[in-house]
Amino acid sequence: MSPHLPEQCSHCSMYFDAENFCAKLSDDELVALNAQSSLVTIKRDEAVTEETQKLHPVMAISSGVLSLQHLLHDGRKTIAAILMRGDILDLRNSTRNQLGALIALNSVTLCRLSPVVFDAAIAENPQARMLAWANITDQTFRAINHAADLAKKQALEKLASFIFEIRNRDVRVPGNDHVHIPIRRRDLAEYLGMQPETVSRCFKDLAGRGIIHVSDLSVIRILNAPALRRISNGDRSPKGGRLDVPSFNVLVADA
Amino acid sequence: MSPHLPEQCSHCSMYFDAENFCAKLSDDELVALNAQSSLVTIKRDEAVTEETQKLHPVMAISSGVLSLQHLLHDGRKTIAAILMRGDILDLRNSTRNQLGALIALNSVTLCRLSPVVFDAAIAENPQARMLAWANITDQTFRAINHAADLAKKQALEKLASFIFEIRNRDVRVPGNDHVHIPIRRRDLAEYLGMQPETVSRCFKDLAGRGIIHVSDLSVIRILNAPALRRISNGDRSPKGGRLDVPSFNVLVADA
DNA sequence: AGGATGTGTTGACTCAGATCAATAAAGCGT
DNA sequence: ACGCTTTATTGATCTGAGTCAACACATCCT
Repeated sequence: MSPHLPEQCSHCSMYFDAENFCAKLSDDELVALNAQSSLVTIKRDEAVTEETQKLHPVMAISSGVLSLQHLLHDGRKTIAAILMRGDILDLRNSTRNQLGALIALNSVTLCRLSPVVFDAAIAENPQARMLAWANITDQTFRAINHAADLAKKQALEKLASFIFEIRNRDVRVPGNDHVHIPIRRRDLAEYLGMQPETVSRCFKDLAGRGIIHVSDLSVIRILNAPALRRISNGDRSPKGGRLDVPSFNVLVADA
Repeated sequence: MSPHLPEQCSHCSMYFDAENFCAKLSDDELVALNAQSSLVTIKRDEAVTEETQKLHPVMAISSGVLSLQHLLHDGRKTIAAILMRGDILDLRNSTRNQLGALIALNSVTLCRLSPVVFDAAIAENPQARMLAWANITDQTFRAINHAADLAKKQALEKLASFIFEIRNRDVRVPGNDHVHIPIRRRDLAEYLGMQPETVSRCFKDLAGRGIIHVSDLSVIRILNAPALRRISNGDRSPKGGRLDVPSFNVLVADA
């Protein structure tokens, strides 16, 4: 490890996860970026301040789960997106869009980057540029897939999709069928556009069918991944009888 | 206009819309990009071929509306996203994500770009880079907002939001309260996660309240923008009585 | 023009999930 | 360990929008 490596970067997943932005920076670039940046920790239910959003419109999630929340006039709340380790957030173009509030769903470590130095690194370092670009396009497709989940899926199907989403986004231990759910039931409900009661009933349903096992509130174990996948793909036939479907959307069997 | 300007670019909105990617390219860059690219027209209900997706994973919408569709096993269909003039689509990172099918909702003109030349332009031209980055982050926020619409809003609220979304994305003539709806009712329903019947009933409802006027299937006129905005923001109180809501989400009054 | 096909609208009925209310179980500070 | 607060679960009821079916328009084709 280089002697130049900034102390706070050495503990940050943006640096030590090989597929994250900071991992691709040279020591000099990292020092330059770090000099204008600052790590901050946000406790659960607290928001990223307006001030941070103005002064540091570019940030990266080092750890924890950050949510983007929308509130309707009569109090209905929605978690429109969840940001996790490695995600880059660039608010510079978000003024026109209704952004909503950035609220931590558990303890979040955020690196507030300097937009100027960030742009410079993007300009000069092709690998870093590619990773940043890949992360943003990934976020776009994730958001689109989430929208698709919300649009037509039933409660049980949405929950099944969520379990896969969380498993795929988390750092994955091969062969481990345990999935860690890093957020509360009510946050999960708000993310999936349903009520906590319904989430509870759906977990119970999946457990009752022997598809998952709910160890405690934050850990479940997938017992029958193919069945869970079928549910998440909207197969409502009682016992695996498959319908004809155009080939473009036959989804990969995984796990 | 430069003598070097490629013929097909001169008719393309990616070039003549000042805020689009190609408008920022130098003549040399444009010629280089154009040499490896090709415009293609896709008729309604036709898909972007697998071959195009493989050979030209980077494309830009010159005109028309392109949809990204998901299909569930039992036949339920969802339009997860709609891409319009000026949007850049980069499929290179989409292999892991379930992309779905790219289907034209009306006649679409697509410019299939060379990834290599596109990357080179991104690397060398800061303005073009910024615009491409801005378009992608914009798409992300749009998708997130769409997800928020789908999560908790009622049918009428979703339709109201859609009217504003379409108006804001379209090229806007100031003072013109007509909104052109470029897609069919059933496509609109699939985008909003509802049934065509419900869309029809909601249009009727809004018209009955004097909030919009439906000229024909593809043109509506907004008669009472504040009321429409209130509905899209989830105000269900009968006559404008406002509830207390945290300041971060009080939305701008527009129009 | 006429028939055929695709698209949008209207009405009657049903159901998945929201809502309300009550209880149980976790967290958390002292 | 205690009490207190927050969060999750369970049960009973209600409703918005889905579903089904019939009809009204458009648009297209020959």
